[in-house]
Amino acid sequence: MPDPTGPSNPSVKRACDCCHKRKVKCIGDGTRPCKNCTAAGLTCTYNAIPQKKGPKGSRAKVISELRETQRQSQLAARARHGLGFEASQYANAFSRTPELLSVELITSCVDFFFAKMYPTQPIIHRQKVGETIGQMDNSTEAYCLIAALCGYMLIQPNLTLPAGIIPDQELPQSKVNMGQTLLEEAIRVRKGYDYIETPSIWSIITSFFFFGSYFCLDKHNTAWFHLREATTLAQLLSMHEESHYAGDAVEAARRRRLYWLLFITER
DNA sequence: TTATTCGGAAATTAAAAACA
DNA sequence: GTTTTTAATTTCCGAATAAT
Repeated sequence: MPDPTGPSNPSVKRACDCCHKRKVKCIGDGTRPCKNCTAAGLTCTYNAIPQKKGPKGSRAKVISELRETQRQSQLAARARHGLGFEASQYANAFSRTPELLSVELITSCVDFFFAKMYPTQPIIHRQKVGETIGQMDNSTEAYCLIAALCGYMLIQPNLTLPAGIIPDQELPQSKVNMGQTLLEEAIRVRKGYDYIETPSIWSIITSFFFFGSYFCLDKHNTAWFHLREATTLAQLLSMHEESHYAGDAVEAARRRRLYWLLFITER
């Protein structure tokens, strides 16, 4: 429809519902019915509730996310081109922070897990956890599983630790902060290992611990993301097929419990 | 030919960040 | 406090298409 008012005319402060839908200039300057509706024989209404304009949330967050994404992809590209110095920096992005996990901290957290969490989450055997701890030094997956387990336990409100295990232990928030640090460490270090292409039972349990942790921290979107991740990894390991459970009967029973726990939690 | 649709540019608006 | 920057929404231009 040609616009008799011309292109230089300022925009009307509010277009009626029909003109908005039709994407045409609402002629009549707020009068009801507007000229377009009159010409088309339409009921001219202003029922639509306008949305709030302008940015939502923190802009800095969006920008920093974009910067981080670009930084990561640049580092990855340089690493692929074999630039020695940059490549080593890229590797450092996933390197461990050894001072975070002391033997005492691991022991306390594992004890707490088997005392308080195991009854509702019987997904790992105590002996297997011991073996996993033993393999932490030469297995990224083992390290991430233990870091995730400790992080998960540290954010539990009723966990008590022997004195001097973590910095500023007497402060009320220190355990939760330390827990979050460990979760971030596990997620960061795990990125340096291709657990998606070559998943193991450790990968699934680690993702499940991330789910539990972020759920406790009220980060529900992140939590559901990790639960879905755990379920997908279980699918990749064919845990939905009976053939997966051949062999060691005790281990098979534990794996079944893990699979069903994932299945039920996702409902 | 005239009428209608709709992709997307431009204008508008509001919130966050920067500045004084 | 004010100004600037940024991001979200709204208006509606105008090319493409449909109807007559």
